[in-house]
Amino acid sequence: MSDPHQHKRERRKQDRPGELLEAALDLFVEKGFAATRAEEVAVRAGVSKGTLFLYFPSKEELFKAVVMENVARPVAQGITEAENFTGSSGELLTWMMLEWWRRYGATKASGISKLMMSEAGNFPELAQFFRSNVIQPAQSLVRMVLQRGIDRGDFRAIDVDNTIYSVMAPLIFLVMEKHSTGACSGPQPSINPEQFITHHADLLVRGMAPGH
Amino acid sequence: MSDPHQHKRERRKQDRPGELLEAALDLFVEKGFAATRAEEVAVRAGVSKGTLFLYFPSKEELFKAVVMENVARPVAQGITEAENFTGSSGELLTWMMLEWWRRYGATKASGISKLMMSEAGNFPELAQFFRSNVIQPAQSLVRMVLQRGIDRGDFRAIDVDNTIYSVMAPLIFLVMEKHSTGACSGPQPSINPEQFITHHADLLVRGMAPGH
Amino acid sequence: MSDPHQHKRERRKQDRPGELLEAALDLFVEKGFAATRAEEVAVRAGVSKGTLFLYFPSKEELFKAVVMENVARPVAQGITEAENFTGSSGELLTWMMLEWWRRYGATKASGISKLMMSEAGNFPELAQFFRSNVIQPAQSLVRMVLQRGIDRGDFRAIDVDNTIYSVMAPLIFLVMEKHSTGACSGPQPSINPEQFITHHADLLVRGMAPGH
Amino acid sequence: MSDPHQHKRERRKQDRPGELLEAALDLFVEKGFAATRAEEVAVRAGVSKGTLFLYFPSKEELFKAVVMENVARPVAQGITEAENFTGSSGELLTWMMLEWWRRYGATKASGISKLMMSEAGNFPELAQFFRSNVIQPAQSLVRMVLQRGIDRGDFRAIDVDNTIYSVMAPLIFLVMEKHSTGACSGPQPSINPEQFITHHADLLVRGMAPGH
DNA sequence: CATGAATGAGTGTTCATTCAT
DNA sequence: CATGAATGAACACTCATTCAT
Repeated sequence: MSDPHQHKRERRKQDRPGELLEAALDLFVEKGFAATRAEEVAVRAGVSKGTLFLYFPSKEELFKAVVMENVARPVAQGITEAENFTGSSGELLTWMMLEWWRRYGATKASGISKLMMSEAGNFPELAQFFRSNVIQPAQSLVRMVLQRGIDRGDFRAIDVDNTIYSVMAPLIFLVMEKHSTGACSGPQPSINPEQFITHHADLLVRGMAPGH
Repeated sequence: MSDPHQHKRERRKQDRPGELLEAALDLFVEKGFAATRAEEVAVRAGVSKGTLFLYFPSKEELFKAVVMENVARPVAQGITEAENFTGSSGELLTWMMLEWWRRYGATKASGISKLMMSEAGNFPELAQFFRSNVIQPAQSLVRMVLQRGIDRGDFRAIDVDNTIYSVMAPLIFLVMEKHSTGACSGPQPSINPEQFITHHADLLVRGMAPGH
Repeated sequence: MSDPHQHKRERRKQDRPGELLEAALDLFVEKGFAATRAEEVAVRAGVSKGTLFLYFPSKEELFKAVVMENVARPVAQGITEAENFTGSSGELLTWMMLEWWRRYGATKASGISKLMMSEAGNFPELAQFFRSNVIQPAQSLVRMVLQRGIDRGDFRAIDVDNTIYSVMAPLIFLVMEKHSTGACSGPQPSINPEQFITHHADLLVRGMAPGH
Repeated sequence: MSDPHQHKRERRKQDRPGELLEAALDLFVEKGFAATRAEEVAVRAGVSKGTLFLYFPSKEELFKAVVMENVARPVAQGITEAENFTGSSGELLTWMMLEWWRRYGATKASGISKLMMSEAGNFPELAQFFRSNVIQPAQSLVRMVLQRGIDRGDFRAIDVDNTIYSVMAPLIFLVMEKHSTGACSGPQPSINPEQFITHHADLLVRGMAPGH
């Protein structure tokens, strides 16, 4: 790190875990845990099968590392942006849901969430970690926005705890859809995610409107 | 049927499919489709591996039978009941969502839905089967209820297609919650599903209310 | 047997072994020993799987019985006919080869010979039996015809022992062809057996012609 | 090759395919294609089951490789040698038939041909492969020789297509004899293959002689 | 005698993991 | 450190054989 004269080879060595994690992320998201072969990960990372097991003692540990590495990242950003928002709470809610989809749901990274839900049963520690570091912060963010709406008089005094799920459920649903049945391109009319989010947010905002 | 003196062999034969289906449901829900071994199903049903294949020609067909028995059946039932409902469409919608949860979502069988979302990518034929026999009928049912609301003047002329997902997403969400992260019993305050459904239905019905 | 009043049921019982052997012959010829399933034989014979094992203690014993039953039959006939033949020995040879093909080679029964050659390694006793009861009598017949030709001056004093094989080999070849690769209907130009036999016999007769 | 210090691992790796092919040839010939278990081949070659599939993607491909190595190769060789032959066509035919027997028919490898005739019906793809890579080239070779004889005036203008079978049938017959009924060593007077071939070739050449 | 439900050993193939080089 | 050859447990499915009825 502090020596600028280190060999290129050595620099590569330090990057190995990162390259492996990246390759593993791609493949786990694309094919699931069981269907991803260890050798495939190694090949995509440009190393041999043996090397993979040099850095990660087993496929399970590799999976855990992938989730740990990718799961915490995109949480905090949304919070500060929401705090600086200066419009109606309905607009904020709609904007937030759409942005979440654009920045996260629509990207490869959302595959991690799908992965977590799919494999939670087999990796309870991960599930716990995911809950603490992703789900609960996200819930806090939504709670903040709903409370802002109530405080500003944009919303009725709705049941905040349950409404949080009314906000999050469709987003989770879209992610699952995108990464599971939605993947099977068939002739069925697929959802248009942004349109659906807009529609759902509108329904919620109307449903939370004060004055009834 | 009317002969109490039927042979023990025959009595068992008639029971086999049911016993196998039950064992298969348990194991598929517990471990997923791919990770459930055919022999394990047989053993849990108290028979040998060969016997399983005497009644179901393949693991995939066994799974389909489990789906038909446990998932498609409740949907079909819901349809006839919805057709005979005589109240406001808001009441119907709420009742339907709650009933779906009580009869299906809250039961072991809902694990099949979770499983399908997790493994759909790796078993396209099963995914297609599930889509045809479960998802599409369910969507039709919801569409019917929403259209009824519009026709009766209970609802605005809302965008039916997207609203279908606003109705289904929270139910899917509850199922995922129950079978993945929610399965890790921690000290976290869990959702109360019936309360949430009631709340969400109320939000939707208000959001769809005519006259605005 | 001596009681004409026996029940139809009982008469059937006595026929069972024969019916099973017939069904087994068909299937063994059609699909080979390994690929023929015991149940299929039973079904074709109109009985249950269990019944088959009541009459034959194993699939191997069934096979042996099939061969024993069918193998000895069509040998003796040719001999008497050859003895009464009143033409040139070349005509006799050609006629005999063609008749053998028409009466035996072209029929289902020739499948037995193919079967024997294919499975001889697994059933040495059968192979020995086949050799004694089929091959050697047939060789004697051919020897007789060749000797007649030499005695009458129709043929040179050829090496009879080896010429026997020159006569039989193409017939065996046709049987193998018919029951193995020939079975795979492809676009390849197949042999016309009678034409080939006529041609081969002509070559042999010319090759054995005296006076060179 | 030129480096005597290559690793033991690598040296073994290069030898693996050959060792496996040899083991496979032995077992296929001894027990047939279907009855030979993949693991048995591996064990006889001194490796584990998994290793076999490292070198050959399936049992069928292993078999095809055995065919190419042991059966197709001699045929190809014969073609070039026949092209360079400078004697009468009768001598060429006799020489070719004898050489075929010495180099192939008399060896273990000829068991492959016997095996193919026995199992062709159950493995159509293998049969097709054998037909394309062995039978048709062999027929072409014989056709070439016969045509050469006609062109040079060594033979009459015989029916080439049928004569091909007159040439090949006794060779096939010898192979079947060697690997089936002939395998059961009994006191019976066996054929002397080379003597028979010489005799048969002589008969054919005489039968094809021009001028009658 | 006859049935057919039940059995379980057997087989080709995959893949996470190890370890000699 | 890195490699990749080798391993062997695992798994869905088949079918000859048994035996309770």
